[in-house]
Amino acid sequence: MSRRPTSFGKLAGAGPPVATIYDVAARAGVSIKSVSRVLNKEPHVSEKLRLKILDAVAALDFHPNVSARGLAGKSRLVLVLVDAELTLSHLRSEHGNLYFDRLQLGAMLKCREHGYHLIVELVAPGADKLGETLSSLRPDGVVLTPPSCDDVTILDKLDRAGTPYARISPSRFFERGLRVFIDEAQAAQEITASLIDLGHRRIGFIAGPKDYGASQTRQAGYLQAMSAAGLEVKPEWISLGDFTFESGIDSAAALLGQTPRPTAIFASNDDMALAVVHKAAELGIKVPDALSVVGFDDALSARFCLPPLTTVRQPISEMASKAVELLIAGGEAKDCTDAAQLPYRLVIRGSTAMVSSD
Amino acid sequence: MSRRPTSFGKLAGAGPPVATIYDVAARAGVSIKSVSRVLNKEPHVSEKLRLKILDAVAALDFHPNVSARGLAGKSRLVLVLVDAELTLSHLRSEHGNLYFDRLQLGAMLKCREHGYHLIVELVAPGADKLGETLSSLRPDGVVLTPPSCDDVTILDKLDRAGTPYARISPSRFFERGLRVFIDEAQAAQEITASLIDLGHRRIGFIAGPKDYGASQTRQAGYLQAMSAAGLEVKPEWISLGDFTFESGIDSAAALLGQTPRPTAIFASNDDMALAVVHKAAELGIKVPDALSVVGFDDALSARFCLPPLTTVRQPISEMASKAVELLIAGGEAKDCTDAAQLPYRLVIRGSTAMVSSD
DNA sequence: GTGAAAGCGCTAACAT
DNA sequence: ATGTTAGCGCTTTCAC
Repeated sequence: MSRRPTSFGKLAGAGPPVATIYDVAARAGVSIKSVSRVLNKEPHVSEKLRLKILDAVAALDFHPNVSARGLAGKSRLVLVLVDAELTLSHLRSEHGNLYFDRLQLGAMLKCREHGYHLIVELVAPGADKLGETLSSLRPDGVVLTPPSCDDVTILDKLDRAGTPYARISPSRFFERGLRVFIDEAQAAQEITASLIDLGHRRIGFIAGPKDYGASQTRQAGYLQAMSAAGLEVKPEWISLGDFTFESGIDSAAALLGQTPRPTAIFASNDDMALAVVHKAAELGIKVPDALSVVGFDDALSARFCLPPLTTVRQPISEMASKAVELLIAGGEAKDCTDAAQLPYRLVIRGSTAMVSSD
Repeated sequence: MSRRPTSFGKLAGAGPPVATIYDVAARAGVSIKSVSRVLNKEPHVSEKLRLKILDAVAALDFHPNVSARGLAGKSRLVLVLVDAELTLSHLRSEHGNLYFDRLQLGAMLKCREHGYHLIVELVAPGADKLGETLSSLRPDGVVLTPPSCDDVTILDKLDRAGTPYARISPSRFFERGLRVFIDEAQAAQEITASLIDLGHRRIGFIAGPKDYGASQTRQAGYLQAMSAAGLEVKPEWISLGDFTFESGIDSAAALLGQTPRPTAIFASNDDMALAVVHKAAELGIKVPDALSVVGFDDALSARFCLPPLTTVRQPISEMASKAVELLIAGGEAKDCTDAAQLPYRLVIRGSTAMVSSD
């Protein structure tokens, strides 16, 4: 039985009474350890005790204090790290950030489901303040997105801190940590094939920056689809972008300036695909009549584009949810799967059409 | 001098050594209380000690543990509560949520500046799980946005928990808690006046839902501008919407079906204004040639609209930042200002023009 | 100006 | 199956 003083019934600071585990134990006439056992669903509690304790918990509206739990064991905190530069530039561009919204909501809902809480923070490439964040917050797990999920400096710091992490859409070139992804190569191949099915033969490709694992994978998918169809790919059909709208404009200019020019362009993300549509309009090339355009991601730009973009939809919310799930499960059992592949979906919209017969 | 065992130098759980306040004290040859004093910038520490301690802190890369601090005193956590229904529907609509992104980033950056951490959670109108969240997380402050910031159930729960809160764009009808806002009435008046300056006389208005404080305030601004210009407002010029695109379509239909019809429409948010533009297109009414349209908020819909919407820009990031600032300051000094008004800005885009001369 | 000791509310290791 | 006792890493009295 508790002999410890309790704050219940008197004011704690500015706030009113808040029940603690001692109050629950006292009310149920048991020890705090039994209460703790029930709270954590540990075995070795008689059903009778369990019910008495649950009663007391409900009666006192008791909820375990996250800080206390964190100090003693698990923090019940999951940290999502997003790239600072990327996020800030998205915000400045005023184009919204569906990826971020979906990611966060997916992660948040899964956290809530398990009594965890989500903290979102920015990381710069050097991961300057990461060590501080980790050692002061001690999250039970960290969710990483591109490009941070492939940043060795960041992964090293996490390993050193002993903090489990889940990487969303990681590069295929190293298998560290938990990983959640779609089959980007197959998706890229499939969307390229859909262009080929529409009769296109000269299909241009705009690649992403080297430091994104996705860049190489998507390009590989494109190449494979072309070769599977027995189509040659001229070197000048591939232009290097960096996933920004601006780089898309440049690449589009390079691609559309050729003679004969491509009848279709696969930009490896939607922002660049949007740029292709803009550039085409500027050059008087009708989309999709004279040029089919496809992107990747199903970002906002795909929907607001005129015509709306045919693209590949990544289930970001679900991926984030899965990442959190893996992290939470990982804390409870070490034998959990360390990689999960989720399904993507081709979204056919107005930016693609049969090749014109000219 | 510390006699307490320390984890420094040995593995703590899965993780490597992490310095604690005891390690710092030991290294500096002082008591943990002195370290604590320096960390919290308390007075009564000699400069000599201070420097020695700061040295040790740097050498050990020490960062105070948030959970421990939370247990003993302040949690260093700020909670942002966003309306569940609103947020989920935004996500489902796949139109992005600039408001949410801006809000969160503004709050997050201010938190980081002060060594605080931000947690974002959803609240349903009944505020079901709010009590649980508050008592388990014990945040030092809560940021509230519309419509939650005017939800008495929520405010009551917060008051009962003794948790300080800052309301962003609160209703003017009750002055509870800290408040951050723009002068919505004046903004509404000004944007209405800008329409009048363009020669418009028959100006329709689409109101927002009753449970938003902003609705009434914006309507008041509209009415005041009209009356200040000596213009009569016919009852049928005011249509009630609910801030959704769909309701905007209905209101637009009602307004544009009149004879003579309005030459300009002020929709009290951008989503409804976007709907007006869509409806006008459907009816063959050219914007801005035959109809000027203005919105409010400068949301994504304002930018992606064709033509882009003239609207009022709320500095959401700054408002969130200010809200966090007030909350953090409130913890340190009770005499802080409890309300802050920030500047708005009229954004003139392509959806407004001189009234046509017919 | 400085420090020793007592919690904060939990979980974990060890009895019983 | 249940309880006792230490901490976890800080802040806060209250001594000196």
